Amino acid sequence: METQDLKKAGLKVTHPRMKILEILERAPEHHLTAEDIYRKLLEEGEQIGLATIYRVLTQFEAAGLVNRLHFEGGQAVFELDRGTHHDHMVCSRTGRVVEFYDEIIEKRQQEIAKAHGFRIRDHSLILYGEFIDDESASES
Amino acid sequence: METQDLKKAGLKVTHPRMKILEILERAPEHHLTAEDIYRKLLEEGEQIGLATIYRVLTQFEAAGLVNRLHFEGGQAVFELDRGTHHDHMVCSRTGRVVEFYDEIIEKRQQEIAKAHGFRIRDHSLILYGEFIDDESASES
DNA sequence: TGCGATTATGAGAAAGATTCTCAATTTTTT
DNA sequence: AAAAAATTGAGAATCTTTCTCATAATCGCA
Repeated sequence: METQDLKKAGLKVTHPRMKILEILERAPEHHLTAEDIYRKLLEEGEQIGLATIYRVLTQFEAAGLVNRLHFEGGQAVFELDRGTHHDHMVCSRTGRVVEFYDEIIEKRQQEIAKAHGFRIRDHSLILYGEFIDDESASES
Repeated sequence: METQDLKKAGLKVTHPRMKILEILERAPEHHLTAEDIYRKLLEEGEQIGLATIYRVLTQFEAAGLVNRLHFEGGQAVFELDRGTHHDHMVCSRTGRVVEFYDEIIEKRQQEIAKAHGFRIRDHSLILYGEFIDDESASES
């Protein structure tokens, strides 16, 4: 079923592209850097060059298959686009990322944009902080 | 009056720090990359190394004097912290940045965080798109 | 099903942004 | 004004991402 996604996106079905899609689909964290993907592939014996990973991710982004997010730290993270828009909460202690969606915020953004004569193409809302549950998990 | 800011922040009053603060205060754009600051200083005959600029900006950030923002494009931009929090709207055509603040969004963020057991330390909301007024200004 | 044209990949070089190193300079203290 | 402490500048180093180009894989068609 992944091959369909690639074809629909107008991309040829190649081994690297399939494998990268697979990794993104299986990743429990859902948010991976290009390096993360590179290492995960290596662990599975797939020796795919970093350059290819960046290239493919950029193509996936253009095709709407993945989103590129700019968290603090300058390193881009990628997530599979599962069709439903959402924003992010990032735990600075554990790196855990939680997604959320809020109708009220979405609506306000549109209203604010309108008031400023601005047409929103995309937006990024990220909350940085800590999950109180993770409090105990102290790491040296 | 700038020297006060530096002293209050526990930073020694040095020539580069003063000049960088000045540039940030005077910049009509309000949002500058380290390079921008470097070039503006050069134009004024101040030959301050890029390394110093990054170092000082990082110190200013730690002291709460400036904010570092991660727009699309991987290059960090810096703005003077004028005490009032705000979010950003970035025009992808002209690069124009407009600040806004919305009580409702701020409140919702807190509510959402609370519901998730999350303590917000900081947040970043950026709207990407175009200003309709800027529409005519086409650039090849 | 195999060939050829086209497109993708891999490795390393290159580019861009940011940080580090360390000797020389400036600030602050005395 | 001199000594101690902190800061700066220049370039090297690092990190992330993109580019180049020769080799390899994919797809359409015979």
